[in-house]
Amino acid sequence: MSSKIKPIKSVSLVEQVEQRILEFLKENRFKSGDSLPGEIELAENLGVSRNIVRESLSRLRMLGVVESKKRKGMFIAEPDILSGIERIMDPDLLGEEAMQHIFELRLVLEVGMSELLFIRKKDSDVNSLQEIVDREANDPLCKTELQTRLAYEIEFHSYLYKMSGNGTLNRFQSMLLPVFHYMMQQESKSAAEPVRGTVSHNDLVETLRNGTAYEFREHMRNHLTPHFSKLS
Amino acid sequence: MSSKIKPIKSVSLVEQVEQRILEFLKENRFKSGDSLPGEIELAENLGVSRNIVRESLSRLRMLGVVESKKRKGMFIAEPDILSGIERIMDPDLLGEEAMQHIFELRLVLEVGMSELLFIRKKDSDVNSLQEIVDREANDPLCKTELQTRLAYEIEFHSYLYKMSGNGTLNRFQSMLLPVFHYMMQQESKSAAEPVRGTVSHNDLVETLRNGTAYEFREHMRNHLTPHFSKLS
DNA sequence: TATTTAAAATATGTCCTACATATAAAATTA
DNA sequence: TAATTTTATATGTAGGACATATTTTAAATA
Repeated sequence: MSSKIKPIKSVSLVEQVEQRILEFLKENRFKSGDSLPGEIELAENLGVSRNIVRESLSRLRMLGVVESKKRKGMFIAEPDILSGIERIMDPDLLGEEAMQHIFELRLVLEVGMSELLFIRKKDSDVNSLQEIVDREANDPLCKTELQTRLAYEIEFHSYLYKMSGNGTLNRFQSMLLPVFHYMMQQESKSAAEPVRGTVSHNDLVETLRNGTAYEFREHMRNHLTPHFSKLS
Repeated sequence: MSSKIKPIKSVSLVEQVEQRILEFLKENRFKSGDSLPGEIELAENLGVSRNIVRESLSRLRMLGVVESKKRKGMFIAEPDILSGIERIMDPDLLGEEAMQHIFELRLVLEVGMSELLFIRKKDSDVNSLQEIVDREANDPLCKTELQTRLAYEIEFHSYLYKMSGNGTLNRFQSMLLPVFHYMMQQESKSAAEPVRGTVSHNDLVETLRNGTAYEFREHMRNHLTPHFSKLS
């Protein structure tokens, strides 16, 4: 009858303390480098044991919000947005739905990235890309070995992220690699033949060299067609 | 002379244990719902105190990798990719560089998202968007109040993420909101006049209704021109 | 016997105390 | 004064104790 009775919020003390500390930091405009109250002081003021405070701080340390040195105490650091994600980005840990979301995210990023690439590309970058493509073209294993093709595929696209000049974006993509790898192997298993887009890596480099951001965007979209066509 | 002497890796026990447990879970192919060894057993097998194990598990709990119930013990859950990010996505905590990266990320996402939108858009979605646009057009405050304009801007773009049909993407954007808000206020402070793109929200809705993914992508790129033009 | 009620067992949650360790700061010595 | 040693202090680690919730088991009641 009352199947959706209110679940009393029994958040653990650790979680509460974690939130309180974060609030405390935000409200008081703590800046990178500022030093925090010690663990015992925090524990006393919060009315909990030092253990609880330590677990909370351990979480914040993991996120890069705080750092701590032996005698000096703790101080604020600039948190790393990706440090949390980094630990769990693994096909063995993530669920199917999350994997699908991430794979789609990759497609979105690579199509949308074009503008950044044209703002920040350097000639040396384009040459490096060309070198990758040439190496791929001359590698006899590419014809037979799926793993080899995958490796070149990943190397090429990874370099694009690096070229974006957005460090967060670049690191993010490197974390996604295991997921890409997994998903693309799944794809090549299910699909009988590896459908290839009409735009090759070589075409993309050429566009990057002499084309426009607009053209590159559409070429990339085309290059990724095999993946997009599997969405629903 | 030897200014870059190798810093001996003195990772804390907690961090080591955290890694070991994660490895353990991956290698043994733990699936969602499987139960974990108890804290004391883990502590004994790892040769550390229960405190250390608890701090490590607390981190994993935060990431959603494990859940725990009072007498039942701990079991595997599907980790939430975003739970780590969620806590620190705040202009008061993040550094300038991270904020810039995130802002760029938003631009990349919205341009690249077009394909997903056209695969998953429903008529009701387009109508909802239209409703937002109409409300914006008829709101007299829009002319004078920056905050009001910002609110509509955010409401409109947020709805696009929801339409993408990618829950992770959608949640991600909702976390980015505070950062957007901050960055756009910064923009409107610095720039004397708020440069507007030639493509309006209304145009975007029209394209979504009768256009193609390709057109929408370019219109969105155009709509975001004021932001892109500030990049370097 | 079947059903309800009460007790016991157990794994996590919280608290406490003690000690180890590293290091900044103070005191000592050359 | 400068180099050295000592001391003080905040985090890091350990281990024990009890609280709490919930499953399982046993007991009691109809």
